[in-house]
Amino acid sequence: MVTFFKQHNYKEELKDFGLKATPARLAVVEFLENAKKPADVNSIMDYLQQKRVNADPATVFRMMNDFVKRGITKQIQFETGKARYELLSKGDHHHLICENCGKIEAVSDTVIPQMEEEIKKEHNFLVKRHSLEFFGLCKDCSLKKN
Amino acid sequence: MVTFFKQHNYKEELKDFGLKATPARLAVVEFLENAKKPADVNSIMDYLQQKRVNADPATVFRMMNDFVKRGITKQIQFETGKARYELLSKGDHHHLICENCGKIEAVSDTVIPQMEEEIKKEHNFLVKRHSLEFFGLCKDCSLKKN
DNA sequence: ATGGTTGCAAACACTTTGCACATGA
DNA sequence: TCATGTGCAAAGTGTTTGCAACCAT
Repeated sequence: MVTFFKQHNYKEELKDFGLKATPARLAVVEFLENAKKPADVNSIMDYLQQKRVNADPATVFRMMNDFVKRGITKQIQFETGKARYELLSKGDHHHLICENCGKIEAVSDTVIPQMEEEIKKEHNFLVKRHSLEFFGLCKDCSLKKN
Repeated sequence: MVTFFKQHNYKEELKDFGLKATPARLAVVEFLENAKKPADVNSIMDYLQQKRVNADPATVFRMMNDFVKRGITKQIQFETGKARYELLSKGDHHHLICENCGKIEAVSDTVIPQMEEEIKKEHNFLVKRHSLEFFGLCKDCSLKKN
């Protein structure tokens, strides 16, 4: 299995997906690669601006839809009414979202695969993807709250 | 522990939550009680119309925010940009969402509580709520797709 | 050269908000 | 009666789309 977007030859990797290596796409992939948490379009726009790569929100939305369709990124929702994106190459893990300070940690996936097995057996339902997020209070905030 | 909205004395139960029993609220609670899957505001509006209970979308949105805040319902997201609501009294379970026909099944929660224990131990993160949904192909659709 | 990509503006869908009026307890 | 709830209209946010111009290959 190939791990994409790990060797920083983004240009080649985009081409492997049949995508032209435009400045905006290169910058977005780089941003996602270094992002510590799933990014929304707003944060992507900010990064592009900071990098002096100009791109329209419409372009970014189109790009992200494209990336999701091609399996470059996955879409995640923490809050309602806003999509976040994460590189699929970052592997399968879930998020701990602190409702107080907004910090996001990752937890590795331990039990979901076997749960999906059970679902196949008991429901004849073929799971293709899942979403699992935990909301609550991070270490620091749960101390403060007492 | 009390199970709310199970004995169909919605009026009393709303009052227990400190809410006035208005026609719209009574109808919405009744709808959610009988709903087989988490309802979006659109489907609620349809039901109200059919029941000849007139209510503005703004009212329903306000109502649902209120219900969530008071722990009557929880908010769920399947698709982006649209919230769905389910009575909390329906218990903890997750959903199997067929990406082909849209059918939604429920699966009981088996492993998440212990996962939350581990998270507390290993990350010092206090989980207050979680979201877990599975997307894929239901029995019928996975047969058709072959 | 040409098809994939983009910017722009407009349109959409969902949701929230302010305010005056209405209604349940 | 009076706080709570509601309708209406307007505004806010995130996202999509049509189309002409543009640019990577």
